[in-house]
Amino acid sequence: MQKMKILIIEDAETVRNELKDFLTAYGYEVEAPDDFQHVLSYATKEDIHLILLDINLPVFDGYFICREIRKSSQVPIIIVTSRNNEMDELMSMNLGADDFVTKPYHTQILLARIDAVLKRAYKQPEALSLTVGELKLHLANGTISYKGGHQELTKNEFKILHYLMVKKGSIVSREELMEHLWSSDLFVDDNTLSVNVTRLRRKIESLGMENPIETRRGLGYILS
Amino acid sequence: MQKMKILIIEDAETVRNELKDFLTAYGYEVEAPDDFQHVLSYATKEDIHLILLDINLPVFDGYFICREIRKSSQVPIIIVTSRNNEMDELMSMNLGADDFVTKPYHTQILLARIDAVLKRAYKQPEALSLTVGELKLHLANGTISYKGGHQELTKNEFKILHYLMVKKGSIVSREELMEHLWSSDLFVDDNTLSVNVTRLRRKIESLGMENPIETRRGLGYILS
DNA sequence: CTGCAAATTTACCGCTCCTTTACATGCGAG
DNA sequence: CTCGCATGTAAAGGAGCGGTAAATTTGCAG
Repeated sequence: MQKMKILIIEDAETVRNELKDFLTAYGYEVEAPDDFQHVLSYATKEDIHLILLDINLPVFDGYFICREIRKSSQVPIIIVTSRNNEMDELMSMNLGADDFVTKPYHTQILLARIDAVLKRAYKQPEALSLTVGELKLHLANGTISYKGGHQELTKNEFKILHYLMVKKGSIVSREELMEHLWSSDLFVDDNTLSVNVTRLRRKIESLGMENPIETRRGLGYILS
Repeated sequence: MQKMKILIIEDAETVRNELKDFLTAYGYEVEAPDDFQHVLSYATKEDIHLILLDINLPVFDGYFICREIRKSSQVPIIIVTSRNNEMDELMSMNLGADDFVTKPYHTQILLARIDAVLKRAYKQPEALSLTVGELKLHLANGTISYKGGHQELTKNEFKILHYLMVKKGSIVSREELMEHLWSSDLFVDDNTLSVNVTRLRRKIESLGMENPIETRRGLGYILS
């Protein structure tokens, strides 16, 4: 399995660093930012595979953050809580969280939970690649292949194709894609998306496949 | 979502029956056999969607059963355990179980876990659609289908049909539709609506269906 | 039947949305 | 530093959506 990247959202610096060291030691890549303003932009990054979310945060409530993440991403979330009552458990489950851990926890249990959730989320034998027709997108190294040929994708091309593949069969509005590619506080011309789509189409066509990214004028793009 | 069938593997008859009644009340189909010799044949049945497995069984250990099931099936398994130590949690996770619940548990928590696991395992691409007669409007990709044929709709056509379908059976005035299609500050000729309705009718008829959009002269349109 | 308003239909074409090419910038590897 | 690649911007081109106008049809009232 590819190297998994975990995002830690936790306000206590000591806990954060301990966790980071611990998980790094066990072979995970870890992001542990200390600014909670921009935590959401971290969370929706492509390369985050799991989020460890402390529910007990200052400023934004962890519940709020969880919901916000779920609006735009299905990345697995494990909620860490010190509130040890059932309501929390229930609410956590309804928030779209994948699991939760109650403090204090044994580190080995945390590891087991993480493993389990990751396995669940990314286990499908072909979870390492998505397909449209005979076109394969390899998640591990960001390449596409078609009938023997292959091409490397840039970050943007990957994000676009990945998102469209996940939503295969549904129209994805340009707006939605824009939000997925660029944090909303960054102002990027709408045309830039078009350019990136063109570049992606070029690469796919260079493999001999006819363009699978359909444009629905005024609505968005759709992969079929 | 279809009706889900849960298999309970539990030795204590009272618990078994309580669980069965409880889950049945919440809309699940439940199998709760009392013979543990043949539990494995139950477990691998096609129509079992989830297994609730008590780890603390006589004769066969629950661990053994879990492993056996996993040899031949990927059906989701939730392990129920009263042993409240870490080893159990760890081992359960490594058995291929999808989740576990520690006794004593609150029934609402059990429900939440079951829901979560089922949702993960059987989430479908949700073919959300509205219908009139045999005509289907697919919300995800903005197409209509009728007896195997498909047609793509433009933005306006989609809006019109969608609105009429939502209000199926009642008359929708032209003014109401106009407001729904164009922001009121934009002045669009009344005739434009007629043209768009015509275009929509064309596409529906091209699928071999007779026009379902009835005009009530002086009142509006109605879908029947 | 006649007249008129409402709705349909056809044809046209402008304008928005999207594509595409070319160029500028900037960052990372060596 | 310098080269190369990724990526954003600018500008020109194109295609089809969809609005307009005019002709035609439908339906209702007197």
